[in-house]
Amino acid sequence: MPTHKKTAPTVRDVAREAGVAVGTVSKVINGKPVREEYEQKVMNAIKKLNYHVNSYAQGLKASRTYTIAVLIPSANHPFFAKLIHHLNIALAKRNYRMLLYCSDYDQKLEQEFVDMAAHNKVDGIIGLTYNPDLVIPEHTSFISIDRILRPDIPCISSDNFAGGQLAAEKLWELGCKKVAFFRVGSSLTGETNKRKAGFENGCLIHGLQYEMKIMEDDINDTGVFKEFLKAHIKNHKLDFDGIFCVTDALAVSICDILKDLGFKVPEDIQVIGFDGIRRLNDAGYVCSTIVQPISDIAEMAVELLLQDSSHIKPPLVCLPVTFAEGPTTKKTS
Amino acid sequence: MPTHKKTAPTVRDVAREAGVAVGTVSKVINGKPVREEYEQKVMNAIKKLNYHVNSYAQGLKASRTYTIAVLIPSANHPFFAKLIHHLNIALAKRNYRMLLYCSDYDQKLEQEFVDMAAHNKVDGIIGLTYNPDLVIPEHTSFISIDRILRPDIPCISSDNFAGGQLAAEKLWELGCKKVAFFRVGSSLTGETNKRKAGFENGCLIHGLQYEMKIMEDDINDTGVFKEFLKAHIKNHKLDFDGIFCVTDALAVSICDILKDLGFKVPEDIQVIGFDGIRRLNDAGYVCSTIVQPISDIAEMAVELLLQDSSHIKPPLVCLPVTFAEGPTTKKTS
DNA sequence: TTGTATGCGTTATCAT
DNA sequence: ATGATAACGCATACAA
Repeated sequence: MPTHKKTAPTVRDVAREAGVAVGTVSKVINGKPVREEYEQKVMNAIKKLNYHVNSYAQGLKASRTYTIAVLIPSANHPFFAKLIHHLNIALAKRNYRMLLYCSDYDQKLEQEFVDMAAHNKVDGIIGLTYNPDLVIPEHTSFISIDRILRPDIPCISSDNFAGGQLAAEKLWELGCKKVAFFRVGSSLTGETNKRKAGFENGCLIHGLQYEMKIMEDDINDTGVFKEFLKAHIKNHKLDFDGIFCVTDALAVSICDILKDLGFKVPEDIQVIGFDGIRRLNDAGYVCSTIVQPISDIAEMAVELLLQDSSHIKPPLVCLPVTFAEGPTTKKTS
Repeated sequence: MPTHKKTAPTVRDVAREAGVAVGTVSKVINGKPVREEYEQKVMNAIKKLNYHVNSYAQGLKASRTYTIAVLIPSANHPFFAKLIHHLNIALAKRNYRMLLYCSDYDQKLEQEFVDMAAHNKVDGIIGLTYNPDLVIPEHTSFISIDRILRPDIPCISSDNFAGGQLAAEKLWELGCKKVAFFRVGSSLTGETNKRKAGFENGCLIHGLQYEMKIMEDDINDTGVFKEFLKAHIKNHKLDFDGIFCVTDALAVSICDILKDLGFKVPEDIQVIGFDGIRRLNDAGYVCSTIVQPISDIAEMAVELLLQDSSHIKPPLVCLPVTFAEGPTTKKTS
């Protein structure tokens, strides 16, 4: 008379089936040395019973949970979406699961999520946050993306300085004589400042004239850029022939404004953005841009988070960026 | 002499601190009735010790894990990204966590993820998959998005038929006389067929002439549409004045082709897509489009998944779509 | 209603 | 090397 087991098989079931002790089964599961002969028996029993380790029991007993939390402002933004995607791939490759938390830019929620994740015994947290006051609980592995939170928390980012410099260099190569840098607030993060600094440096190197225009955080209207541009029109001609925008999103907005004002991009004025956002389905770039190596960033973040804690953690890792020609600069082919 | 506790506080610590029994603490945590006075004492102790329930112990003992798995082909696509975002919000609102699995369109991986999730005792799975052979383990709550997998698995989708019909109606309202429907394969899913059927129906209702062009699955080159369009040019004029594309991605590609061929959108020919994809940062729509109510879909999926299992589960829920004017149809204001 | 004791599935410790 | 057993932290049945 077969007994109907309603519950999933456990290590004990496997041990009984294989004719060994539970300890042996546990060892096989965790890849610890066991005599070949026993290992085979256990493997067979596992397959026969379709056994799967209960991750909750495992998480309760052991310290590893094979789960990492990803904290991000939003999934509904091309850059974040791509980052989530590559983090997921990088984690899955290593048999880790991903717990996702979208804070929707709510700093209170962000803090709650970090606390929750820390108390949920995740093996680590990868976070991209605008919150400078974020408290990271002790003994919690944390990797920050794109933002330097604290000296002791590794940050992975694009080489923003090099990116800014590259933008200046490209505009120069493309024949620009006088350029401008446009930025929207986010003065919280030093990283975008590096884009500006790199750009300035690049302009100086090539003897390129430049101006800066920064929209403050508290304002949220690209109208200020329109006014700025208007103020630089002389005899129906713009005083610039090139603009570097701190993000692709801004670059696209600026292009709209330029079109409104009757200027042609890239004929009258060339625009370079930053991020490497593509149109639908990984089609072309929305604008000429400095491309962030998102998949490399994801790989590096995961690698650094999961590596043996005896390794020293670098405070800041800058990954190389590249220029990609889009519809907002002249063809160079 | 204070003893240094290195481990996190447990229910026992809370009980001791509050001067009650562990059972009482457990009840307070799970919102079960406890005398007001005791509840306060427990709450205070929890706050004082900064206690957080260990979700692994909880998941081991109880059947609920407050975790649901989301299975999606990719996070790196505007529609999926937005869906992930709204699912995350909907789940967080109910204090559920989200385990994300991106399959990268790999059917073998998809199956692995479903099995893994099922064995990880998640409370349910929300999946968007192109795999018709996906095996859903018994006793696993599963909600499918956009694809009808099996009669017993609830599917949440946009009202694709109504969407197709709406597209036809709009083109008619916009003055089109002869229109076309363009689709790319994915014959696997019946849902896009509904868009086609709805469109045909709409054309019939308004006496609008139409043609169909479908790119088969095995081909992956929009060149076939270009050839089709070329074949319909007479005296430098296109035989159509309106096109309905099965997705926004296709619509954008078609617009590029039309531009290549020297036609102006929307002056010469108007194009409507499907999905409601916006440009960066929730700016304008990439094309005139039938908008899928993504946040409603997410809400409904979560609601249905988490609701008491005594409720009957509807096999198919169709949510209303809307038309949004974008840059590829004439202004109607 | 409150308190106590037991077990969930796993891992680790200890004798064998 | 292998096998028995004690925790991990929580929920719950049962006794008071």
